[in-house]
Amino acid sequence: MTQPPLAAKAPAKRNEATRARNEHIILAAAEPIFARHGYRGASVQAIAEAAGLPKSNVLYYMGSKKALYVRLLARMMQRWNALLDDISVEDNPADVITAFIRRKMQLSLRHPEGSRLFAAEILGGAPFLQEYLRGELRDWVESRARIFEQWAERGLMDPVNPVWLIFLIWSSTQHYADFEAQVLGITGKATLSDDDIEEITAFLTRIVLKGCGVREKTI
Amino acid sequence: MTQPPLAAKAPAKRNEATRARNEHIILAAAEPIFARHGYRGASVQAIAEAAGLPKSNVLYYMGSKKALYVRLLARMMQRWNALLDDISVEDNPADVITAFIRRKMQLSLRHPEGSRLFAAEILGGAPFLQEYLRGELRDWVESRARIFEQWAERGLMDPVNPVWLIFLIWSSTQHYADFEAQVLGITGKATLSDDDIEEITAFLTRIVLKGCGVREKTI
DNA sequence: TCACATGTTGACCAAATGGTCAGGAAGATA
DNA sequence: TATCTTCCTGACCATTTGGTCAACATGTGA
Repeated sequence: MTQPPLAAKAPAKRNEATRARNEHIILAAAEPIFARHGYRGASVQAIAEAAGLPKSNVLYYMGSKKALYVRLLARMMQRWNALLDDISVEDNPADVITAFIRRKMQLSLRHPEGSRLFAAEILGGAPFLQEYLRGELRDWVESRARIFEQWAERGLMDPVNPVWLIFLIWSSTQHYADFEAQVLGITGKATLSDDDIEEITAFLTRIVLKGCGVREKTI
Repeated sequence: MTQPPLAAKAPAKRNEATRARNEHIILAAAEPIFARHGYRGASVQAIAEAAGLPKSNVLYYMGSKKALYVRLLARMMQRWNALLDDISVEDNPADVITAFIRRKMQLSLRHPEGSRLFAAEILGGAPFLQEYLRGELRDWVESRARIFEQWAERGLMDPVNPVWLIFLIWSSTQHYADFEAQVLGITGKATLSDDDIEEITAFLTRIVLKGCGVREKTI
């Protein structure tokens, strides 16, 4: 039984900058490696080299390989949650769906490594994300689904299964990050230009809106 | 310089059955492991255990980990190619697209492990499939794309970018195999029933046909 | 029966794996 | 200056990695 320090640790705020900087470097180096090789396939040594730090230093800041991986996943889930904003039955379906597709597309392309990290995790059976999928995310999907159904009841769109619709939007947008290698190989491009992105976004929006029979603004 | 056997090896056909049987066992055991963990993350030891064979025996039949992996990829590409059947401008767009979606969906769900294997390979930057993507598959896409364009010219469907359309069909069908963990987690199901599959297929077909303004049979 | 190819496997190897730890460097507070 | 905390890292460890090999088993054809 060691006596806890009475005065606590007042000078807790110390060299925070160093820690923040190094953690950022490590996370940035680790994300593409986990994305590319999966959890098992990634090695701490490779991450350390990419970060330009000794392996011991990576372990010092992150504790363990697993902790590092979980942290990356959590960061990506945060980004995900940020775009799960609230919508209401009163909103215009066309606007909401358009914005949803656009945001999802931007998320995928702004964080392709994170997107692939997430994909690799799901591909592997989502060992670390079961809880999130069956909890938070599921609730979100259900609530959106109910709104889609209400829109259908009001005749604002066709009565399609809203869950399949959400999956359609997810998969078709995610594809351009996760399957980037395939997309570039087939199109023969080195990268997708901003114009390409814009075109794809417009294409997907158009297909979904028209395909679901979403009425254009009636006002 | 060793003299090559003159009589060649007439009795080459030997215990073929044993080889065929064991190779099949090994391939079946390896596919889900590579799919789940990627190339690097999979271990020969784990594959051997899943196959119920000693590691040495796996190496004996497959030569090396890489050779085993490439063989699995090749097998999956063969399945892929099998559904890339020929279509012509004279065909009915609605029929072709409907059949395409259905077949792609069946492929994904009949071989989910193979589908995930493929996905993991692409996620990792397609190190072993570059050639296939930039060659065979690219040609296939281009030729289909030209037909879609001709259909559009004839007023049989909207003039959408056919490549994006093909990607849309690929991604939205593939999703149910690759992201199975997510789909099941969110829907709360243990597996997707045949009815679910049928419903999803109908949903996707409907959205795509309607979204692209494909005319129903005019005859 | 013999001969020869194929099948089978435990022992073994160098390299890489994730992780620990002792000990020193550096910066802040007093 | 002395003291404390955080930072940093090379040496080290047990385990696992893909792969080799020699020895033996099995089956087939003559």
